[in-house]
Amino acid sequence: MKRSGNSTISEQEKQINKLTDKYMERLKNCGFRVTSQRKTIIEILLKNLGKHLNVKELLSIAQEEDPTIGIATIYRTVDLLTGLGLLNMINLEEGFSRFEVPDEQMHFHFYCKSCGKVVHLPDEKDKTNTVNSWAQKEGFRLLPQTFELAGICPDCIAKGITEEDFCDVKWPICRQRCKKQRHRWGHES
Amino acid sequence: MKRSGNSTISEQEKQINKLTDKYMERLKNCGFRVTSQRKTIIEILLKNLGKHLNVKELLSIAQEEDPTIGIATIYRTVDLLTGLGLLNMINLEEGFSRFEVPDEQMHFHFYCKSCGKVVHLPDEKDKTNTVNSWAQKEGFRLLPQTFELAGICPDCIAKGITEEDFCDVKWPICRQRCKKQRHRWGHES
DNA sequence: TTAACTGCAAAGAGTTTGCAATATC
DNA sequence: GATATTGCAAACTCTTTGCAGTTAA
Repeated sequence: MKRSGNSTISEQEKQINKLTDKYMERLKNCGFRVTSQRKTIIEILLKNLGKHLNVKELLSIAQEEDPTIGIATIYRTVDLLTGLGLLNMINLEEGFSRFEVPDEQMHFHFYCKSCGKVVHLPDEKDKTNTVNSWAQKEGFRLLPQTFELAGICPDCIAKGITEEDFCDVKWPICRQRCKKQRHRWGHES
Repeated sequence: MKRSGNSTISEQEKQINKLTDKYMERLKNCGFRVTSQRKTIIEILLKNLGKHLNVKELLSIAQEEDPTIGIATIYRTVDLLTGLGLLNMINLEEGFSRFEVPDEQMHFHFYCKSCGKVVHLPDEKDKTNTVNSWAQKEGFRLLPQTFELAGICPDCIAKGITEEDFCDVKWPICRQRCKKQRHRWGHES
């Protein structure tokens, strides 16, 4: 599973290597050093576009490649990349952060407060333009980022869950009534 | 400073009491108990509309009224209110949460990544409609919530700070280069 | 009276940091 | 060679939780 049967590297791998180099060059230009750890972490992020990895996941994948890598390095690297605008921090109210390599446009996640499902909204380019125009009107310039829209998904709506029902639903919306369920939500897309 | 010179309660105070009662009734209807601590916390939230209090701040204000109130009660109460949809959680990537009483529409904060300023965008009703239409198109129903748009404010733009400059700005965008500044950003609005 | 709620203190989880060793420039 | 970076472990901060006592219904 580590590589395709074909021993030559695929187009996709080439693309990732190229992008990784671009990131490393950006770091260098900013006065930071190019280290194998940083390269590993950036490669993982690029290989997992759309996966929204958290620090634990990043660490565990990174350690497959380099077992000596420490969690502090992961934190310091995502902190650095986020600070430089090369990485978006995602907050899903889980008690920790996830990270996503941004492209030139913004991203719009929808996540269901009832079942925890997370999906990307379509036409992100149009939506990006809209949000940018809001900011521009006030003189603000927006940075690439990811927005989290919280609500109820079609499946849960179909199950009869509504905003007005919140008091009766209790689970899992009211955490106090069902503490055990809090961290069981899977995370996809 | 505790009350106006006039010893009768003001219209505003009446309004807050009325709203507090409404909240307490909502709790009761949902099967939760009406306690003095919950009442105190809700009152504080209603008196500080637009302030985006965090747990520490809530605790300190609550203890002026009731010195025995504990931080666990604050956490449990905001958790409960948030779960019931009576309170919005706000994440500004500070390492902790802030809270805001939502009205029927959504809120749009802009915060400057360079200086930390936070402001509300205008025409929130229109923007709410727009975002709602995005969700509706996919069959999602959005809940009242607060969005955080990160970028660069006019003042910082005027200072010559741009997205492309991030590498050169270093402060306070790149935390690693200026750790001491991290938690110095004031929070207004 | 009974079950929900509170305060406390301890535990948990995520994140940050000081420092000696190491790697980059 | 100078200094940025790393790994480790300890420290820190925010948040949650078990429990005994208290309070609302």
